[in-house]
Amino acid sequence: MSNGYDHKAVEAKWQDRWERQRTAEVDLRHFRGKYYMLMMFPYPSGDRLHVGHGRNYILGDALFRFLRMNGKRALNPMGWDAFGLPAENAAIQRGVHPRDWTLANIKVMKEQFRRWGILYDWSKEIASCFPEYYRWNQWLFLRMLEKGLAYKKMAPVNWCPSCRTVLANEQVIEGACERCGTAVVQRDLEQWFFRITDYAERLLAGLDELEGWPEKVKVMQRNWIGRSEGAEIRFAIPALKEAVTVFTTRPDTVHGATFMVLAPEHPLAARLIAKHPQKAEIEAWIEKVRNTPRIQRSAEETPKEGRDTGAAAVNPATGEKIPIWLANYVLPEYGTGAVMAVPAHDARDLAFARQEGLPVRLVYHLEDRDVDPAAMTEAILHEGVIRNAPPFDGLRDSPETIQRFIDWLAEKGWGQGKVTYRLRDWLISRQRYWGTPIPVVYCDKHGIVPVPDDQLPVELPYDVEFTGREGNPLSRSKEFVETKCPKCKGPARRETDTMDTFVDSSWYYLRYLSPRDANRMFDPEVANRWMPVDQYIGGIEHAILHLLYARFICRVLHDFRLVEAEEPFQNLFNQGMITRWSDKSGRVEKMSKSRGNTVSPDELIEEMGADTERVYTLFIGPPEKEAEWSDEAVTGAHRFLQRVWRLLERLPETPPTAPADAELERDRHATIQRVTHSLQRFSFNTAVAALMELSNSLYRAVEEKTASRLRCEETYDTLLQLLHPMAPHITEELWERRGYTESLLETSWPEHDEKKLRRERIHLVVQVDGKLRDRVEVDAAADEKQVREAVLASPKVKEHLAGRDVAKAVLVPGRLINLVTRKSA
RNA sequence: GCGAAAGUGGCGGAAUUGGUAGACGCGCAAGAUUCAGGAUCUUGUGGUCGCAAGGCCGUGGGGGUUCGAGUCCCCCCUUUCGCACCA
Repeated sequence: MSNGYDHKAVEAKWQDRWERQRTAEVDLRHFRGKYYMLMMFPYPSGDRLHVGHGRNYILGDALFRFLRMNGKRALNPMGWDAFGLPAENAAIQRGVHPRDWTLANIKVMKEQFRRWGILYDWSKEIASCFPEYYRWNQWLFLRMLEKGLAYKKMAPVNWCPSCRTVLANEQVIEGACERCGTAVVQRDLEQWFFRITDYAERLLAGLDELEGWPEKVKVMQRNWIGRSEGAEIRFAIPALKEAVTVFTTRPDTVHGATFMVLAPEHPLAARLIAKHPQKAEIEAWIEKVRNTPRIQRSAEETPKEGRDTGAAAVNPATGEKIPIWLANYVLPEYGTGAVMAVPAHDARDLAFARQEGLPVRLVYHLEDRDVDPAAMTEAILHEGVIRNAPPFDGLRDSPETIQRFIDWLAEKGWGQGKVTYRLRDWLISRQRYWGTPIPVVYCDKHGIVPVPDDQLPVELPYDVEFTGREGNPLSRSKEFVETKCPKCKGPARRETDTMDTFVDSSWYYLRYLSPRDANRMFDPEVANRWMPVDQYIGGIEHAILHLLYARFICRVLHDFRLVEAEEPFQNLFNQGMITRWSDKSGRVEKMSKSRGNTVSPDELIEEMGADTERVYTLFIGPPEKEAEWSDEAVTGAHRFLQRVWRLLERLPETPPTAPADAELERDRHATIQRVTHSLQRFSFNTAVAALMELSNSLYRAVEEKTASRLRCEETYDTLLQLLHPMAPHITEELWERRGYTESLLETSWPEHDEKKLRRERIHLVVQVDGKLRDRVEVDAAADEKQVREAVLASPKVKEHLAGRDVAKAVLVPGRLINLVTRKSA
């Protein structure tokens, strides 16, 4: 039986109205004061909306509407992270141009947002694939090139044979390509980099100021930056009349260095093995190690492999000659690519020493027993006392001891303190078509020549062939490649590498603020008024990559004096994934098309409506946690909305006067307080629960005629207002039917009255020795004496006090009284 | 191995500051309505003993602090996530 709630008609009506109400572009320069910017930058891959069921968009819209009703000037812009691999792969697989494919997906997604009733400010819409946007990527690149923050170098890179492109370390997951899952191999290529390592220290220090970020994300970024303090120590190689420098965090164990290990790629490796009898075998081995994908090489299961160079270095601390080895477990790009091996005090070095029969020498000795270096199976890491290493004998393992060694090494001229980071420079080159062209040309006479600003943008040609053959389609476009040198006008070739799409997303928050500005990247005046972004909502998958790059670029722009903010995002919220049972895999996993466990938003909206989907998505659980989608539980949200709808029809049944008005009024104020507080802390699930309770109370009051018409109507109106951020369509419709002409969004958020929350008589919980025994009704204002009288009069309490005296009574006003007893004398 | 978060009914989950554990919803049960199904409405629903009144037990396990602990402290177990040859 229909109860009159036709969600399809209601939603269509309001979605049309909101679309028509879309005003002309709002000029942000005219606003003064403090504003709120909420943000997302979805990737229009065509699959994205199913993932997590648009949870972040629904959350963002609820927050936006809540802020608006609270009189906050809030901006909810939407743009498209439009470049990227899926579009190009689609072109190859389906013969659609990446641009057409992307624009079609954007259209689909916009339609989806409309059907969810999400209010984006489309006048701020941007898409990174348009020259109006990406020319500023190019402009930024040129400024960074001028400052030495962009540079080109030969580098071993992660190469995905299937996508035929280079991948950043971050895009390699367990040795496989992030996008397609193909095993990644190593190659040496000339690549463009951004010098993010120059900002390592500031990016690390800046994390401490980000109070509005989840601790988890900050920890992940700290680990990624990987700061470690130690020292560089030089070891002489008499045979080569050279020295090799190592980095160590434990300079205090230098006396225990019994051999040295270099990465096979180390620049000195070739000279060290020049006269080795098995030179050819070692060279072949080096080549093998070099070609092992980095991820596989640094996996723990990979066995340690090494070769003795036959050469020796001198341990400066002991004067002893120690052998120099090459081994796969030493990575060329960390530290100096060379380590002093101290097997007695490092687990990896000990394992390698045992494997290869290399000597072990103790620096730190245990006090309670003697350790035989030849037989020890576990390295002594953080205990013991130094012996046989004058002048340090008797010192214990401590930061102070390490500092004394560093001072000593510096004094002797053998080394100095040094801070090293795990963070590498950001490899931005992609050998793909669908991205921002890197704005440089190659001239035989002048080498690398930047494209002058007045020739920007370097536009991506539309007519290229997508064959799937090796190499970048751009490099086969003569029209694009062949150009003139800006300096000598002679023939030159354009760079055909394009930029990583993370460049696009590292500054888009600034472009939102002046999206049509044709003369500059963004308007600094507006940017300084709106930045930093007040609330960023996104998935945890961006914890490192996107969020680190965006912080880096924001700082670069700050250093260019273009924006005051150093940190782009003041508050960050990571919504949890929505999971669902998958028949395909036979377990619960992340919702996605490929896993075949999605709920189609279209079908759900068709059947129950967008408001139901919104309310359920918010009610399913705490938004920061993962949640499992339940098809049955959705009906709970639907039933709730139907009840709210029916309530309007039943309001006329209420009497002009009734006895329990005060009780309903109290509920109304309590709900205002609860919902407001819940929304302020992103606890949408409890906000919905509070509204369900209020609707239940009101339903009961109407049913039993215990509240007056006026009181019920007022409560109902409040219910609609509080529910609006979660279920915008149905609430607007009912609000209009209540006879109001102004939109709910324009009403101001209800405020609760502290006085209305108070009760005259309260139910006080009575405990005897901490156990709940009874509830008594007392005056809210009753003092301890009055409460005690009332409590002692209770038969149940009397029973439990039989044979005992009250030794002490603890009164928590308005809540409970606890009678502590002892045996009667 | 290191780091972080979390363990509450059949299920998803509530419980600002230590103060009535299980709000709200799903599911389930009984009843009402209905030709029937669905929908809707009412009541009940942590375990256990009891005809009942009521008692006892109960927030992963063990200990502690407190008048009072899901919440605070110590130890242990489990799960999830992140990092992992980084010298």
